[in-house]
Amino acid sequence: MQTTESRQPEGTDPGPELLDARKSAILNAVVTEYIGSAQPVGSQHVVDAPGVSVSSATVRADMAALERDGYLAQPHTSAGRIPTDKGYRFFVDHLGGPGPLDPVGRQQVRQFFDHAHGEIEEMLEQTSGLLADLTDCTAMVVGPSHGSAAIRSVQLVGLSPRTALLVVVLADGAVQKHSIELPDETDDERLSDAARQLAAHALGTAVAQVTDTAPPTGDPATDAVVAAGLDALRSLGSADAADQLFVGGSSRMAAAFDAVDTVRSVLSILEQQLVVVTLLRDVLDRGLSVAIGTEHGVEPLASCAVVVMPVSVDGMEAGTIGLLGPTRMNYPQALAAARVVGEGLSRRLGESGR
Amino acid sequence: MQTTESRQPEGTDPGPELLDARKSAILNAVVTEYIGSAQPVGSQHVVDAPGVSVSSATVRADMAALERDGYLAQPHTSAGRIPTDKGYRFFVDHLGGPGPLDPVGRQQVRQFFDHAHGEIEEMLEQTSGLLADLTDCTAMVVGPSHGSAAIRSVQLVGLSPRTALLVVVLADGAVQKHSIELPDETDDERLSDAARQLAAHALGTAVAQVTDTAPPTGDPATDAVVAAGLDALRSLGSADAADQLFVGGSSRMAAAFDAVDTVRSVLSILEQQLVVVTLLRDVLDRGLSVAIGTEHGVEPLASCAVVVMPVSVDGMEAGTIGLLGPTRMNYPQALAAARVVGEGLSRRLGESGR
DNA sequence: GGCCAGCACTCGGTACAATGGAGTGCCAAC
DNA sequence: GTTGGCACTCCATTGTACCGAGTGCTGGCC
Repeated sequence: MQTTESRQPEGTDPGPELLDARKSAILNAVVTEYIGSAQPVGSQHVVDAPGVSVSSATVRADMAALERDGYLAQPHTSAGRIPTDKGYRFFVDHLGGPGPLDPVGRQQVRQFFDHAHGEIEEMLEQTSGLLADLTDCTAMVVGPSHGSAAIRSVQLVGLSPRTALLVVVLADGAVQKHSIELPDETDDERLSDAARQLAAHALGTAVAQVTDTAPPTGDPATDAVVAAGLDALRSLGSADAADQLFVGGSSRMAAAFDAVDTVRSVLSILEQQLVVVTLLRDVLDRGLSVAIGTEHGVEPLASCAVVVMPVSVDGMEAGTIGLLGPTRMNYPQALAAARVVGEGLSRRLGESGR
Repeated sequence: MQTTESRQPEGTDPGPELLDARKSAILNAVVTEYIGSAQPVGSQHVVDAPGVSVSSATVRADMAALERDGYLAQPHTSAGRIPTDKGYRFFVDHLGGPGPLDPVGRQQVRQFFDHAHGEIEEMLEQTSGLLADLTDCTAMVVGPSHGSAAIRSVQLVGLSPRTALLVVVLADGAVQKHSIELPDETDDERLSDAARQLAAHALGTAVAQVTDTAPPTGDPATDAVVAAGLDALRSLGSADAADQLFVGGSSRMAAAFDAVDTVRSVLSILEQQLVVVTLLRDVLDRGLSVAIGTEHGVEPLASCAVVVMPVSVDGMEAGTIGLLGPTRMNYPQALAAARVVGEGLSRRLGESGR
């Protein structure tokens, strides 16, 4: 909705934003107010925001300019202004870092990680709940990818004469399994032999790097089992990814929008784990920590914003934290929560990995 | 909303329903129509339903009677009638069994189970998606409880000098793990010893029945590890339950209601896995296959109905299927889908358990 | 006695006009 | 460049009228 005489055509953002101090303050005020009230903001409401010590008339003029430049929009004439995605973007870019979390939330996080127990998956699941509570957004937590963790143990367990289960334990404590159809009836003896063979071949390397063939043992029947095991191993390497996603607080999306249609389409995206993981990965790869509106490519999430935060342990990438909310989400709060929880998670993962 | 002269006080249902054939047909017609249209049903719309060959005036009289008896309700005077929970209950009780699934769905189910592959958890997850697709409801699938499956393998894998992972494989192909803090630095040798000890003690019995003590080995350090392992084993037995729940199609709840508040509260229930599992268990224990409105005790789901279907393998209980929808859900379809999918699942679980 | 055509009545939903108010854009004056 | 003032716009609310779907009732008919 640009007017024709707009100086700065949509999309061709000439690097760092160039808004004078007052316009910037006004934009900030509008965004802040709108985040709180979800109502279009009029010039009067902005007048006594810090950095804006001018009359409403002047504010109006500036707001008109901000609208021309695409930072604000008007639902209709004679209504207040609403931030556009570009407006939110400016706001976020000029926050000056994620700021601190409020003391209550801080306390909550500390308490959580002090008392966190149990297996890693369980903890990640709970972490997503915590994040959702803190931010009133839907939280996504992606656990460490196991692709690069070394194999610590390989075992074959017979379940029936012709099926066995390959159980792989990784150095990071993850356990993966895959069932195997055996070519012939195979006794436990032969399974152990094959497992030993697999272990000798794969122990210490990452699942993703297991090579395709193992040296023959001399016994063709055992070799067949080993081959089946390798197949299974490889399929473990390729699977991965999505099953490490934990989504918490998806009910919050229902509170965020009043159009039930929007809720439905957002929820249905959240059900597609692969899409979610890809989205987070993508945003992260582009070096963003916030993706607003259509900045991420996922159509049905056009009225949402995503906050992402990588989690690393010893410099290694160990997971991702994501927050999903309406574009008018509370960015400072969300960023703060993501940071604090990310740090806690990072510390925690570091400990248990030791 | 009973009038005072109602003959049949709420709640004291005198056994089998006693509605004459026409009233019953009218009630059926109203329910069917309302399920389809979600609009109050007037006497005119019912007039040419099978079993109702009377004029609208007579239908009106009967509808008034049905309302007095609590089967129907009127949103306001001069609107059509809506079924009450009691009305749905009657409808469901007189369906005469779950009827057949439509051919398309049938085909879909067959195809699904023919091509189902991968680990059981993955399959259950996908099954929930299938059910949601078939019924347009939210689907819940509870996997077999591992409490009674025999332990097939016990292993201890060292992750660091003072932590180890207990990995237990059950006869049904499930793998469970629990990390252990070791009292002292322990080498792989001793871990294997301890694992052997644990295996000797626990192999073949169910996790839930592992006794508390193991015979001493003579080596106190090994005994300490064994004790820690037993602790972990026991905690596996008690955990269980909720992590076998798979919920699919929760976005469908957003399409089912137009009050965004209702959606939110229903979704937030779905997030509490324990509540969901308990709910299903509870309904099943009461011998119901459908719980309507407040029949299940969960307040926020008062405007929902739940369809449950036990899944058994060789006569043993092996899981539960659940469908959640608005009280005006399509019961025949839901019941049919639950039955067919339940059968498929049952067959499938039977095969892989062999 | 049960059924039905007819009728008066009810009441939600829609359409429409009037009103109030929040907010805007513009302009002349400082 | 800023500001107070002013005319204007347009949404939201309120009130009124009306339509129509649907009801309950009643008197007559089989």
